[in-house]
Amino acid sequence: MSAPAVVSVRDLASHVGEVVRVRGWLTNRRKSGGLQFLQVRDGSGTVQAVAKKDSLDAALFEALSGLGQESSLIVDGEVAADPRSPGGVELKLTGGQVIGTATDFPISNKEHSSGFLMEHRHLWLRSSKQAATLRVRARIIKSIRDYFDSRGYICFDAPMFTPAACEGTSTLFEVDYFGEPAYLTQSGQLYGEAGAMALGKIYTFGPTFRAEKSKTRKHLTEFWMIEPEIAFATLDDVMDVAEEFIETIVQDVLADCEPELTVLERDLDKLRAIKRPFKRETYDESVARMEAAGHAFKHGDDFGAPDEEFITHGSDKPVLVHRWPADIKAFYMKRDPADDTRALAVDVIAPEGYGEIIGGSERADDLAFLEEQIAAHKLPKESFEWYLDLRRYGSVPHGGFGLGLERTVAWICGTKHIRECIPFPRMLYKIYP
RNA sequence: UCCCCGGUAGCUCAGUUGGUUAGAGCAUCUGACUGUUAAUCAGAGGGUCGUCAGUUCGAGUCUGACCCGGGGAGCCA
Repeated sequence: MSAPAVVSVRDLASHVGEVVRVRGWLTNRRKSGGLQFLQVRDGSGTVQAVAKKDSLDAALFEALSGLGQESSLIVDGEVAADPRSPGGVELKLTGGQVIGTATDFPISNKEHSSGFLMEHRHLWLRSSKQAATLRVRARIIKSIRDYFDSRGYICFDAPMFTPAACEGTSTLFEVDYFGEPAYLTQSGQLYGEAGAMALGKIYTFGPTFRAEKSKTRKHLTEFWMIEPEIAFATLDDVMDVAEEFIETIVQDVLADCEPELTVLERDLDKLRAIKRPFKRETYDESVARMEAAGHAFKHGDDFGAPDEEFITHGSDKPVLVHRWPADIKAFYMKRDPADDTRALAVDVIAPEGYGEIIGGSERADDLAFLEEQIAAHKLPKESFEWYLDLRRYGSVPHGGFGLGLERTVAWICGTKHIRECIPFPRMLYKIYP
């Protein structure tokens, strides 16, 4: 007799009445005399398998009764709809095989501290909320690629090793590059600009590294960023793309990941509300709102976490804040022709306290201005000669933005800490496992 | 880097003004139970109280230094 067909737990409901095979790991077991209820997880979901002593091979029944949490096993059984079973269907066991035993799995169904879970990240990934978060992450990545690929953008990979900073040198990881200092990239943007001059519309997507001594729920030292760059785009064009892009990602996830969002206990109505248009206001308008409400803030400063919360308070959508004071923004941003003290920059601030998920701008396209800025920021001009070439040879208005992937995942999943939004987070002083 | 909080069983924690043999729940192990839902019930094993030094007749408890973890700030996506 041939082995039953292997079926994913997620698909079991369409196999009621059939004898199938499930391969996975034991998450929990309850015994009641001659009955065993085995919770079997296969990565797509968890199903209850029922073993009856009087209808199963005695040796197998005995072997199952000694299995510890996270032992791996193959189980064969008839799929039966049963309201008594969590999930609605269960497997009435007819056979099976223990593959790998496990004893004293460190992560139980009870509470653990985040420090303990982080030390066991490689095992924590098996728990339902972590797995659901990473499934949503994967869906977001697909949505990001689909959005740009379907609109004529070319995927353009920027290098990880770079000779110099693009936004200041204090937060770079230095590496030894054949005896010369090099740095891990903190943004692919400058290279993306070269790509836009070659291909029209591009996006970079890859890991970026920042040696900031940040110890907050919103920071990683290694995080993934998606950075579109568009030739001939103005700041308004950039904001239009950012809005449509965010709406598309959120609605894609809603359409495809409702089971995961339910596991994560996410309020779906909050995500359904993410539809254009979003609120747009200038930095000065934001500050005026803060002042009118008595919210303490020094005009000219960048927004801190409480300020970002204020900006989106009472709004269920992201808010776009544009035209920032130029001296708190990067050297490559274009000045507002209507006010030289303002940069044509935009930050997109996510609702519910998730903070800035996008930073973008129209780029400075004038050679002389950029040379001034590089000098004013005390950047090594020789490292930027290639970048200045982009202005020497057919410079055009252009712009783009960077979206932080993990912050976006955290917001959409409703995850409090960004460390759960990447398989193996890299944080201040933390690089294991 | 700065500010707060913490470190006691595998995990999560309690531990009185310093005082006999440091406790609980969960987990583990043994036993009972043929429909459990974080099953339940009975029993058992399990500790260098973060490290070092100090105060004291006596330190899990008080003091100092250091190590590790958590939360927040600044900075950023």
